[in-house]
Amino acid sequence: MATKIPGNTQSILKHWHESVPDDRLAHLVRDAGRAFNKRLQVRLQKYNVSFGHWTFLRILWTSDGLTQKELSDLAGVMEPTTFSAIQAMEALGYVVRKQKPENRKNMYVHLTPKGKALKKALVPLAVDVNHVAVHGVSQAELLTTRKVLLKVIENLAQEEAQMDGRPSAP
Amino acid sequence: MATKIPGNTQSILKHWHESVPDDRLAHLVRDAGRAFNKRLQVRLQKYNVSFGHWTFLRILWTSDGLTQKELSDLAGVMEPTTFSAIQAMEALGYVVRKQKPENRKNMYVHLTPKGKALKKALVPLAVDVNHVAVHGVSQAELLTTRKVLLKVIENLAQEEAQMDGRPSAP
DNA sequence: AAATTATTCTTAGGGCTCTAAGATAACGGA
DNA sequence: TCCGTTATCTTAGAGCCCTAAGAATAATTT
Repeated sequence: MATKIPGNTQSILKHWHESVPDDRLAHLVRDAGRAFNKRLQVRLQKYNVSFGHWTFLRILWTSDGLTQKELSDLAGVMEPTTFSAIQAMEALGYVVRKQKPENRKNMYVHLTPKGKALKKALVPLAVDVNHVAVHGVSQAELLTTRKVLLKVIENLAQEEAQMDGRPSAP
Repeated sequence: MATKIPGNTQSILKHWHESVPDDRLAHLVRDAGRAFNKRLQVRLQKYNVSFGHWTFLRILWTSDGLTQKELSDLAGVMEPTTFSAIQAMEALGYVVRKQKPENRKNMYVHLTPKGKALKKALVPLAVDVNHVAVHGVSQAELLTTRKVLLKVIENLAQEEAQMDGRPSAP
């Protein structure tokens, strides 16, 4: 455990003060996302929680007892990813997987007290990263940014819904 | 080659119309980044170019003949990542790696005609994704969003420069 | 000039996420 | 009711990116 943190936010910064290509929003978003991840990871590291585990913990803190399939959908990852993450988290004692007699196909994932307890320690870390990130940004600008990002996600999701699953023909 | 595209932008969308936690900017940025990546990947797929390769091609189109170290810095990845990507791209005939007599340590990466030719086909794909993404967003909002994202990247990079490399002591 | 230090490339191995395919259980129509 | 279809979990294997460490070369110090 306690792996080191990826890349180097410094060098990411560097090239943003130079080139300004025509697909810069995508790049800005990607780079900002990577920076967010890194800063959160260094914080989580001290608690021996990986970024992947945090993703699922975060969901479970809000809605405990979901199935792996439901977790996958909410986290936006495929089932095998959830499977191995939850398996690892069970080994760490953060969650327990249970089956119900009514449905022996679904695996219901429940937080252990240990898993629940992490919330108090970890949520402030994420809030802190956000706080650092938006320093010097006005509320109005933030509001606009959130609105635009949501719109971008919607636009791209819509395209996926329409375009996917056909090589070329109209 | 021609691997399928990750996750599912639809399900990513879903939870954004419900919960609104206090670290939502980070999440919006991350999810938008993933959506951007996916939409670009489906486009690149038709040209048998992976997202990782596109990252390096994009840099090389602008500045051919960089060393692997320089490429790593610009791409924001570690040297081994660059190494294996460039190795694969050399096998595909997109780049050639050369050494200079003055410096036999550095490996200079040069585009082949084939690698250069991809630019005409691939750059429009990235531009198109951006175009789809910002549909219905005003220029002013876009400007603000870019400004905010750049500020966020700077804030987080600054924290990295200050805080990293010490477990806890002040 | 020789020895030490730093840089760059490379190798080895691990984590996370994906696709593909298998196993098992639930569902639904004939 | 039975059988085929569908859904969920699981296994297997590949790709990308990382860290750690090794090798070769360049730069620096003494």
